[in-house]
Amino acid sequence: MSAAAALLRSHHLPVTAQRLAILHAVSRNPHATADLIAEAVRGELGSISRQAVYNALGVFAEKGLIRRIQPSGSAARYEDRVGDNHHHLVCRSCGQTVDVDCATGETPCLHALDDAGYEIDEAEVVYWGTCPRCLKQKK
Amino acid sequence: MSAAAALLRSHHLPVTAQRLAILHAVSRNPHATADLIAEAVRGELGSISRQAVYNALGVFAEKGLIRRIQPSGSAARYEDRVGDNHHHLVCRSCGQTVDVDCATGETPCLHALDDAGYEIDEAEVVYWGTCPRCLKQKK
DNA sequence: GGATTTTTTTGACAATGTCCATTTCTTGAA
DNA sequence: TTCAAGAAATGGACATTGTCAAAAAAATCC
Repeated sequence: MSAAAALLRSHHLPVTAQRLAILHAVSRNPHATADLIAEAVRGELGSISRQAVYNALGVFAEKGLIRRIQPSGSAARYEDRVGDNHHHLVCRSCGQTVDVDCATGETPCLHALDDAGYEIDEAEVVYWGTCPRCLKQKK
Repeated sequence: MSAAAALLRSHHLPVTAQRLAILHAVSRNPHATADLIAEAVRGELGSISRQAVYNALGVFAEKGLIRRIQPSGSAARYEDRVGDNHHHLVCRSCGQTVDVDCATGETPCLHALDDAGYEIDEAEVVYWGTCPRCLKQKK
């Protein structure tokens, strides 16, 4: 039994070919959108429905197997790297996303000063800019 | 001449009834979506096209007259409050958004440790949670 | 193996934006 | 004041991203 299958089982999730392929695709394509993941899975399985991709990604994100990040103006992206504290750097023109560690240490900005009665469960930091390739194209 | 008109002129933007109404609507409806703003403008002008709203909001945001924030799973929202350093607290279930000041001081998390060659122009912090009203409904 | 539960598929639908061509308006200058 | 040029607004089509619901298929548990 593969490690991925074991991971699913440990979260009481039925193991299916689609889910294994989706996990695999997320792992091999960091910061991919649902659409890109569907494409990758099609390369592996032949076909998959859009809904299966959304279902699986939703469940995985909910269980903490993967992390969903939703930069402005772009579709949601998914990544393998969970459980640590890192943020993202997103290119405004092409949407390319890379991981960055935060400048201010271990748990930066994780607590708002005034929570306005909210129950806060996550702080998301996104750096916006232009990636090297797009910078070059502009000039 | 109104202050809003002067503001537009100072940015070399032609002054139109639609733009004035949009500025007004953004100012009176903090964190409103494009759709809500269109509604507000219709209350003032009678009608406006969707495209005019998107155009104006886009230009205003680009020029720094307003700020655009794009929480996950919700449409983009716009606000009047620019030039200061504040973040947002977004309810996962109803999308309600409130301003928060950051816990770590003046310019928190504004510089990534490793910029990966990117030219960074903004750092966006979003706190995710559940608002008091939705908390109550759950129970 | 067989029943039950969950997932996957398929198709329709909704929300948020964008693109394009045409019309209308604003601006700046004669 | 009026005119020409440029910019913005309109209206309609379209793309993307995601959700909903019902039926078919597959996985799990006993």
